[in-house]
Amino acid sequence: MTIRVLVADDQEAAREALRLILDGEPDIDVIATAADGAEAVHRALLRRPDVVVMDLRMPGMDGIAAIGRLAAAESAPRVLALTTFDLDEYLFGALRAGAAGFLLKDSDPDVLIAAIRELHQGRGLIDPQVTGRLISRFAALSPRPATSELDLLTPREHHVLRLLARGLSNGEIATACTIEEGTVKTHVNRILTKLGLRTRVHAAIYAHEHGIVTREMP
Amino acid sequence: MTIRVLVADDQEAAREALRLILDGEPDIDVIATAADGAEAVHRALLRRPDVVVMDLRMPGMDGIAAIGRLAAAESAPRVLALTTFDLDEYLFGALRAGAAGFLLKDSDPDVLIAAIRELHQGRGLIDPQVTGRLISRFAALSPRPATSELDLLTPREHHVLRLLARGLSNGEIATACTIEEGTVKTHVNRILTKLGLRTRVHAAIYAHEHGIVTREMP
DNA sequence: CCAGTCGTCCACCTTTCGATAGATCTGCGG
DNA sequence: CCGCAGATCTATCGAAAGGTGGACGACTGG
Repeated sequence: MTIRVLVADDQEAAREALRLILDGEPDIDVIATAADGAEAVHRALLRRPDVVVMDLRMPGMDGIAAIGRLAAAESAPRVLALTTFDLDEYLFGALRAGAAGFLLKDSDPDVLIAAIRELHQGRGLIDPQVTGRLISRFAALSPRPATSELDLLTPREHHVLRLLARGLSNGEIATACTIEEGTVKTHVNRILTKLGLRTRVHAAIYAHEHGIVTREMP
Repeated sequence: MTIRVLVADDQEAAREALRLILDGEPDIDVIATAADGAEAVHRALLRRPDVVVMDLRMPGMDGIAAIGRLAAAESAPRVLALTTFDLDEYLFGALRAGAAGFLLKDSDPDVLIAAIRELHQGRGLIDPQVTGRLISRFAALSPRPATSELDLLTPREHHVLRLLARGLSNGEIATACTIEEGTVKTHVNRILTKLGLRTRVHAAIYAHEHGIVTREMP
């Protein structure tokens, strides 16, 4: 079973080079090409390739926007983002948009071919040259390991903080806990004191940055 | 210049196997081993290896906790997390704690060796088998593509929201903008109306979740 | 030109918040 | 048993925050 590939790159030469490399493989079939993002989306929806090799820097609708469109589609193809320029914005933007793989253009043809096979297997792939930055960014985005002054809070205070961080007023928290509003105020006060904060807004921000809040997925 | 490596694994056999594999390389030198997290941290601080190969599942202080300690240290070594069990918790936990690389134990010795060299070069490395999940999680964690009701806000309102989301009071915002507090209240009100929110706490949360806030690094 | 819209600004009044003081209640060691 | 510490609860009062109405200039299309 051959892997159906669509190649999107604004440069004629690059498209042909990619086609040559990929069509040399028995299990890979380049079924279409595109010269900009809009064309890539259009043809991908029409031809339903398994994998889209997408240059990120293209005129008109750029690669990242195109990836976003494709990712939103039904039976979305696996997208391999390809770029000459190693910019954070490209890397993170492409992954955020829904790319399954990211490669720099100076990679060997073998690597590119292997990457397409990986993607087709359902796996992801990141260029080793940029893996470090992805890891760093990931760590920075992730909630902290709960090693903080949060342990100073009593269970009640912790609960109140959670509700506060969802935007509930003191009165609403009181109702939710079946206690008086005055009591809630005390709890909020102790929370602020213990955490060294000034207002409930700070507390809400603190809670979110420490990953206390269970973000609901609608 | 040889790469100084510390191997941490609770199983004697695994430690010896790793030592054998790694000491076979001319540019790699296993300078110490450890049988649990605490020992790994202690010896790493003492011997200052370039790379720590850390099993994640260990008695006592586990690997992830140990990685956290090491990452907090000065001249922290690069940590390669190793695990038999491919659990999300291990992968994300290790990276969050500060690991520079993540490999499953069924990897070839060659891959392990190559990984250590990659880490020593300052790059990161993720086992291809789990790269896909890292990408998905990353995409889920990343702020949305800024396609929101935020565009409804005037420049002034946008600025006020930024300050509000840092925890400034109306009075402080007024001072910062050299306008009256009453004016700030109007802006806040319009922000709440436009974004469909109820209180400034909601606005602060909203701003953070949409990545408006430039988090300062002190 | 002028009516309408939009952004910015300010003041008044009500509700909510935040700081403070103190009342119960519970668990723990002497 | 007693005292003490900490958690939980309540009440009061000055300070913010939030809702509302309206003024003023700038820009826009008849």
